[in-house]
Amino acid sequence: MTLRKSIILYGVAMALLMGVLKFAEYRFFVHDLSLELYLGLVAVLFVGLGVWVGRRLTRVKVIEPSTEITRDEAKLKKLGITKREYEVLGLIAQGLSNKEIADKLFVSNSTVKTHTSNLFLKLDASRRTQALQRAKELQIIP
Amino acid sequence: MTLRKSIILYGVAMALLMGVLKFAEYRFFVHDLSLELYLGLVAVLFVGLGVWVGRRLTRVKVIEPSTEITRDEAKLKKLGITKREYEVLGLIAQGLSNKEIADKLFVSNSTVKTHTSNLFLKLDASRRTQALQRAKELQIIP
DNA sequence: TGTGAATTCATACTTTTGGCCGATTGTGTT
DNA sequence: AACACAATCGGCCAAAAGTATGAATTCACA
Repeated sequence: MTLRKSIILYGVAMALLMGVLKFAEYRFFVHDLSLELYLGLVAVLFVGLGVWVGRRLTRVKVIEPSTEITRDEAKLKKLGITKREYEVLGLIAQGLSNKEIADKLFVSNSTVKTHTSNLFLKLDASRRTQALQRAKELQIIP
Repeated sequence: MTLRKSIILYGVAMALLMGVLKFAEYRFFVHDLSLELYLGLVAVLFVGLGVWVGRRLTRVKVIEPSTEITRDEAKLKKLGITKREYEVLGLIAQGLSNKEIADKLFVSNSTVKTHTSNLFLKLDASRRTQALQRAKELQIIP
């Protein structure tokens, strides 16, 4: 996709260059415009092209994150973390207390505590802040 | 710094362009090389310049983090967070308990609690997880 | 159909955390 | 010197969080 686009654009650029050259050649016989102007025109055109290519090259880094998202579920299964536990983990990351989490999930405080305890076992943590740190390390939360 | 560099580079580029033009002019009288070759040369040169500029432009995003680091202190002052409090905040983010933080900083548990309490006031939080969330929002911790 | 995992809840207990007081010491500023 | 401020510490109490144990329910799936 990206490669094909690049090739097409390169072709277009080459065609444009040829056009400019032909135009210049034509003008040359007429002895109308100065050479400097042609060169300036070409320069501006290719600076533009260069900027575009440069941006393309650096934009590759932005595409990476999407790969990690798909890996998440695999990581969760490897750690034995269930959906509900992961849900609770997310709410902990948002800074909610057990009570607030319980209210949000329509369960009792006990249930949330059970989930967090299990989370701590699986994440090898003994505090919620530690669990968050571990979860970030394991890249299961942003 | 960056602006000055850009200006210098722009100057160099202009000088280069002038050189190319003079060279082209000279060659023009000799009627040796073709016009297409000059144009091609200029094109290649400015594609290079364009790539460089493009990377500069996109690299702005990469440079931002360092800018934020310098902004960090300004943010901290705006929030009234002291060095010691910020230190404690960092250790909380690493998942340490008050006791562990106290040991690491060679102070008493009371002192750490004082720092965290002040932090909570300044970050408008009432839990350490909430403080972390706020701190991330305010971009004073990664 | 029954088996295991996930989810739910409770109770009791310990540890950690947070809120609210006050107090001392050093440092730099006016 | 007087003052503001950062950093330090302690005590007390209440709330939140974490641990351990046991048990009921639901639900997928073999």
